[in-house]
Amino acid sequence: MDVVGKDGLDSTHVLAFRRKLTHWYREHARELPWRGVHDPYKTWVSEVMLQQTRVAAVLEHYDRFLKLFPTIIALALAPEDEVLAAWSGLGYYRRARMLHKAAQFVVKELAGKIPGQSDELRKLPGVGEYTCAAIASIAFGESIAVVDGNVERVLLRVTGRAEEATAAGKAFIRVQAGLLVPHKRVAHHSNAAGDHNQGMMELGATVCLPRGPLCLGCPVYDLCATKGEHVTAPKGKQRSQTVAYLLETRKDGARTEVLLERRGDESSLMPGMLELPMLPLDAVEEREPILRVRHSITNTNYYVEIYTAPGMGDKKLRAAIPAARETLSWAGVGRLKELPLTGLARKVLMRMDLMGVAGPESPEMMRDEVRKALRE
DNA sequence: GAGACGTGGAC
DNA sequence: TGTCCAAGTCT
Repeated sequence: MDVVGKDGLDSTHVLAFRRKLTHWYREHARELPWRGVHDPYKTWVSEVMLQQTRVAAVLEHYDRFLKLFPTIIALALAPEDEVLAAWSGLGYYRRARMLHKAAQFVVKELAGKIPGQSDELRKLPGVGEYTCAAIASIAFGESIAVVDGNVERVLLRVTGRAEEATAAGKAFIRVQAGLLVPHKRVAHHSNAAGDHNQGMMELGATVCLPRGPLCLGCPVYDLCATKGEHVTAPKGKQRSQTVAYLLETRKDGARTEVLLERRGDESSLMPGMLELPMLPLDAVEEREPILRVRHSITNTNYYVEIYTAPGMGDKKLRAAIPAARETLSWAGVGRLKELPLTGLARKVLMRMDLMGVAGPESPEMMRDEVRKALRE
């Protein structure tokens, strides 16, 4: 078999590629909780969570999210803050808001029935070109190709085409992916298109790695034009910044509370979510933080310092956080995990062992807890 | 079409 | 206290 040329896959390549990939996927697919599931709602949740997010991070949220919101109706009926609380730590919180909105739309306007076709799915908020194809193929067996970062990398390497961020470059990849996806269901209990798409992504995620691809384990090595790394475009520069936050606790009888601050609704970054009160750097000069953590946001590495509440007579730190600021509120540590905390706040509170307290026993109790917390 | 939008793990 | 980046979408 000849390797694939610059013009892309021919019909011989297509048949061989499909066969090899499908066989490999059957043998090597990771066991993940959203695989082998026949509920379009669950497929949808998993696909949204997986957008630009590592499998390991999704594994920490997927089961709990579905326990809290087992059906699209449960999700549609939940208050937004509960949805955000369940999403806390996953990042890109707009995804959670859009998923919530879309669930409400499906329940209200479509009688709770998730559309079974990619072009209808595409109209839902938060469902773009990739996600509509993923849900349609995986949950409904539609013959439509997904193109995500994995698929693009695999196809660039297989064809030897140089990476270009142009409409023509994107179109080439889309065409190649479309040639490869199987045309229709072969049998009742199989899903050729869905399995093929997942196989393409699995190959990119576990074998055709961005750096140091494991070519010796690749099922389509024979066809591959490059058999190795393709040239990747240089990325933007990273920046670093130091920031400081206050960790202040108080006792209210047997209950421990921590001071939190709510971000403004107009904030572009994580609006309405809860974090620790920020301290100006000049207020903490020459002090020693009780904790240092790194927290990266897109292109910035934040070197975060956490300071405890000031002692008696310490005017400077105290003055840095006006007690009257109306965005401030005290939260009992027992219900922290039910609040829409930013990932950083969550990380710090976990690190300081303030979130290890046992939570509510059941989803119902948890919802009651959240409602109570949000009323205050 | 470029920029905004989170996070944590790997090296 | 450096850099990259993961199953994208929206504006």
